[in-house]
Formats: sequence, structure tokens, C-alpha cells
Amino acid sequence: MKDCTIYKTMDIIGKRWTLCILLELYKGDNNEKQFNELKGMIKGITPKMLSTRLKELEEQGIIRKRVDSTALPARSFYSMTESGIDFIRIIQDIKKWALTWQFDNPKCKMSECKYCTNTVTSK
Amino acid sequence: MKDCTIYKTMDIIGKRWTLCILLELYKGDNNEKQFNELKGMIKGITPKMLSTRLKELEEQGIIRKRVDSTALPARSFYSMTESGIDFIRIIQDIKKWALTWQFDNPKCKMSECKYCTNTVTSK
DNA sequence: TTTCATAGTATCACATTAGAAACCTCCTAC
DNA sequence: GTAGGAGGTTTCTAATGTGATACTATGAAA
Repeated sequence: MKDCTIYKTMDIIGKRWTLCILLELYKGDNNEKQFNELKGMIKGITPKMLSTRLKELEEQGIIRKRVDSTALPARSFYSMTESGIDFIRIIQDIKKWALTWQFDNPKCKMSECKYCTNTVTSK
Repeated sequence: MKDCTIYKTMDIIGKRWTLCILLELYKGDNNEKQFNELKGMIKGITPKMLSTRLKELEEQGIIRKRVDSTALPARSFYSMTESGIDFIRIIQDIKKWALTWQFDNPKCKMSECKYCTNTVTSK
């Protein structure tokens, strides 16, 4: 096993879609979101990838899943744990860095991610 | 093309070895490092991967390469640009987050990355 | 009883990445 | 002329990641 903390962490958060999913969970004022809601917000993601990533993130304690089985058909609600919320500031720093040094994206520059309505668009 | 800044940035920095290479370039007091020096410090990396990542990072303006052709055989020196140095604080935040929420690594917790002698060990 | 919505899973195929091993070039020193 | 170091490149293969599409289960509503 690799011994480097950075290396191991990138195996968790470096995967495609992961940060986008966290960002979507962070957006808006409702702290719980459903599967199809996320699927709709992150355009281009397949249910398979969303399912896979959500499972990984849950295993790592970054998000949590709550199932409401009184509502029928049963509904799943995803939300961030404390560790996930703590990670948001890193995502925002990455965004700031990228906007300074790599990309020009005025829309992104202006809006706080929490209230950003950008979606990841399919190619 | 994807429109999300986060998404695009992860394509740059989310690749295997990338952050480890940046961290190695940051370490110590000498700001320039040679190819084989990096290869030796990052145990497990193949020359191919190191070469590929260095090229990518150079293209993105995160590191720079200087070739000294007066010395023979010619030597290459790699160092961080301003944008690379600015990125180090994000790497450190990621490390702090990981040590808080994901891994227990006392060696990592104690040392400032700049003077960390940990190497990425092969499995 | 057919359709709809939610929340996924299954299957298959393709593309990309990563790694191992060998090789190459330039020059120096023996 | 042969070995050796620096700084890579080439080739081939294996693993992994990703995506398209279709399918499933449950129950409500029409």
C-alpha cells in the first residue's frame, strides 16, 4: 500500500464526477437530495456512475443516505456529513485557484457555488 | 465540452502521481530538481509516467523545465511556477482534511510537507 | 391493467490509463 | 571500445474506468 496521505486521498476524491456530486449536494438550501434530482442536475452522468460514486462517498463517510420507506415507492435522500461539508472549502479553493491560473469563467467567478445554477453540460 | 470549472480542473490535477510530483518539487530548499532525482524520491513511479506527468504540468504552466545544455550530457531541471506554488496550499489543505477525517498518519500529521522525508513506497 | 415515477442494477463494449521491460542517445571516464 | 549515468522513449499488455442501453422492483394513479 502506498503510504502517502495525498496519494491515498486522491484515490477517493480524484475520480470523475465525485467533486461535482459533492458540489450539487452542497448547492441550494435543502440539505437532502434524491437520486433522480442529482441525476437531473449533473447532466451527462449515467445512473450507473452516480450510483457507484454515491456508494463510494457513503463508504468513506463523506455523504450519508437516508431511506424513507414510509413513502412509497421508497425514497432515498442523500446529504453531506460533517466531513463532506468540511471538504467544500477545499473545492472552493480549487475553484478559486483554477479561475486565477487556468480558466476564465466569469459565471463561475461571480457566483458562490451554493447558489450557482450552472450544470455540467453534456459535450 | 464540460462547462464546470471544478470538473475541468480535476482533469488536470486529478491524475495519478500529479499531486505527489508537485509535493516533491516543493520539498526541501532547492527549488530545482532533476528527472532521476524525482524518480528516486517517488518510489514506484515509472519513467514513462513521470515523463508524461511532467509534460502535462509544464503545458498547464504549473511547472517549468530548464535545460542546461552547457553541462554535458544536458541536464533538465524542473521547478514550480507561481501557479504551482499557489497550489501547494490546496494540497496542504487536502492533507489536513484527510488527516482529520480519513486517515491516521502521525508521521504526516507532524511534519510540514516541505521537510517531510516520506516517500511514496511501492506496494 | 396499463402506465408512470422512483431508485436503482445488469450487461456489454469501448477507451483510457498504468505498468513492465527494453531500448535509445549523448557524452564522459576508464 | 566499453561501461555508465542522465534523461528520457517505445512497445506491449493488463487493469480500470466509463458509457449506452436495457432492465428490474415497488406501488400509486388513471
